[in-house]
Amino acid sequence: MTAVDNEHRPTLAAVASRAGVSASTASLAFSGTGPVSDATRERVLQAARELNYGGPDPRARSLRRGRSGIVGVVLEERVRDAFRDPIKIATLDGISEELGEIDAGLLVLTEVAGEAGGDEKNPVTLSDAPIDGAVLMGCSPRFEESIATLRARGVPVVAIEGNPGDDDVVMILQDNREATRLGAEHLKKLGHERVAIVALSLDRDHLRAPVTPERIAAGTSSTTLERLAGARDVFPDAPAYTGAGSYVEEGRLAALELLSGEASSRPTAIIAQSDLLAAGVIRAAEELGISVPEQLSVIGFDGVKVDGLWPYDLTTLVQPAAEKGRAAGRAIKAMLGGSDVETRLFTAEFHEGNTTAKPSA
Amino acid sequence: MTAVDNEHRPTLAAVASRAGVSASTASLAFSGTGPVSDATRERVLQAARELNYGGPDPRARSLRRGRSGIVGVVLEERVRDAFRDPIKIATLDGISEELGEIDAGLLVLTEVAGEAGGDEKNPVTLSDAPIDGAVLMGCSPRFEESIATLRARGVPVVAIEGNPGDDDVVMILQDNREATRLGAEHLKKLGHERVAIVALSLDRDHLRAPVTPERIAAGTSSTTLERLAGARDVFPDAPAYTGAGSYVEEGRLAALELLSGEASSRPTAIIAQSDLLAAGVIRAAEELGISVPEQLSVIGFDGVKVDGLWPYDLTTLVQPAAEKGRAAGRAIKAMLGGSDVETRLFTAEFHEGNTTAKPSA
DNA sequence: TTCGACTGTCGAATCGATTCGATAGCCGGG
DNA sequence: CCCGGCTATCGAATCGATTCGACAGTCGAA
Repeated sequence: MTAVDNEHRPTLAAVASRAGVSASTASLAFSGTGPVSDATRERVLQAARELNYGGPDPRARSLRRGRSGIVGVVLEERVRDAFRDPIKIATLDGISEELGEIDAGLLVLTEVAGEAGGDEKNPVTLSDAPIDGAVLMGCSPRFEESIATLRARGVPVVAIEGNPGDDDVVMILQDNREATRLGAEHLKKLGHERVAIVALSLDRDHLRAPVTPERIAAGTSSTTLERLAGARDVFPDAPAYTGAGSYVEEGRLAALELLSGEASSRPTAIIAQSDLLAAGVIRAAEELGISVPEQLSVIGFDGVKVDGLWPYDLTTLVQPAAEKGRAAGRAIKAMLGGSDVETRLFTAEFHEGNTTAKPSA
Repeated sequence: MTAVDNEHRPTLAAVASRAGVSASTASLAFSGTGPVSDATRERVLQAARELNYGGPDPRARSLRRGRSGIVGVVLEERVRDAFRDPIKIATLDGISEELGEIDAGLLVLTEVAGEAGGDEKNPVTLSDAPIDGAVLMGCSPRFEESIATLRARGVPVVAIEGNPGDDDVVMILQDNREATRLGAEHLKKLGHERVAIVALSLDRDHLRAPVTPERIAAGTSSTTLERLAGARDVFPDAPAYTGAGSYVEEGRLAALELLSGEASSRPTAIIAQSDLLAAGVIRAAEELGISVPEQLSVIGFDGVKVDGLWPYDLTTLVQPAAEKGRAAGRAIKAMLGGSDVETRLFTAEFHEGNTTAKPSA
């Protein structure tokens, strides 16, 4: 197809002059604000049609209005990886739903994009994008600088699952530790003693490896650390193994490691830090001929219904992901409206499915 | 946290005057273009720091430059649904990768968002967003009008998997029919005769139901129709059943219907229109005690590796999703650069895994 | 008939930066 | 010593719309 001719495209002024009115009147005719006679409006629209005018330029409009109608969503990973996580998607959906009400668009920014920095002709990075607000999903320490810039520019910032402590930013938090502890206590009450943990990544390295005190000390993912702490609040000596991401396959691989021993020393329950990991644990058990929940109890985290897990109904901690997204969206809206907003802590709810039971005697 | 004060935020002019230089010089100091003495630049940056100036306003910049550095991606469904499709995500990743090189941001627009139209204070819709280009993912007939507006405004438009025929738009197409036919022929060569089809949705109604000639006539999803036609090129009488979306669970439900008959009349092979559906078919077979591929061959479409499908290696038609996304991104870039771009047809590659075999005698 | 209230339209300022062409100062070579 | 060439800086125009205040003209009421 032919490239478009960007040179002489009609402007509002051109339309106005063709319609025989002033630019101000033409503007009113388009925006619908203010009093314009029907006859005039029609004449303006007619002129616009004749000139093939596509409506007011959003760039000019946003400059004048001081609002672009766009909210940035910042991901830590590249699109492909971020969107494999159903929790992120649900959260994003919540944000989108809430912001859709004010017809705001979502600008997806990846933390890495800014670094690529090739030609740098049209830099749209966190600190340099026409956004009215920003939502950081799983904010990493590296954001500090960008956050400062955004605040200097007056852009409201909300962080989901960030490291608490950033005082300048509204946070949407999850009771990861308490919730996991709740799940662990359920297992304890059932009588489990040998419990293992399949954990999410501790940092950006995405290692498949046993968790050691050193790795914990060096860990940067607060979500992982908090859930780990919650499980060990109840089972202090529970061995843990990290997967290279929140995927079914990773859960399977980790579980194969953890379940490799003799039946007598093997864990009778596994706490997985996400539902996808838990699904993988179940697959591994099936594969090893270990029945769930009779010989192995499995508990997850998230409460996303894992596609294709039937007939299992995973025991898990249901986190209100969409609601968290909506809360983030509402927070942005409120701050745009000039209100103050406070950090919120969300609570996960325990769901008992059919993947946990008493350990076999 | 306290809402931000949008009233008196410093501007470039303020910084300039504090640094004792003109606005033009200050601009040069920030953009790095043009000759500025080190001393001056430092003075400007210092003044900016003192005033807590967060850099040039992107809105003003984009007006002046005529570019916003943002490309819109239009989805037909709401975020949650669109992002459950691994193909869409891979494509999006490709777009993002390619556009990341010019540091362009991705603005996610949903077709439905515009309709909500509540307060309409900050409308950011397809036809009214500060975008330099637009990618339509699975464009529906309803886009027609918006496309016209975009073209009038000079915004390059690329459609992925759209209905061919839109002459005004660069298309990224897939050889759905030919590819499916290839897969079907593979089955035929193996000796299969009783073949059934698990199809994607025919239209926006997302019905779980057998495919009838009437439904085909009323169908609007060209992808589904093309793949269906491809399968029936080889097996004209193959019964088909649509799932309510491209999900494992839907594939499972559809397959349960199709496999419910006597072993002697039951299909010996199933052609699924997506890998997720195929995964569901396999689950259904497992559940019914039908072994794959010995008693049932299964073939998919997409070539995404379905998480948790192990140990199966699905026979499928691998579509170059990420590459298609990159092509879309490159097309946008080229059109922004003023070049002409042509519609491209992508070819899926047949991958023989371990889910197809000769029918048992 | 006259005075306000109201309506429709217009001019001009404004949003905040970028950029082109002009200018002033500076240096070294002829 | 003078002038061409270069560098750093500045003024002013520009991007394209929105919006406020002003201004005619119309109508109804007193």
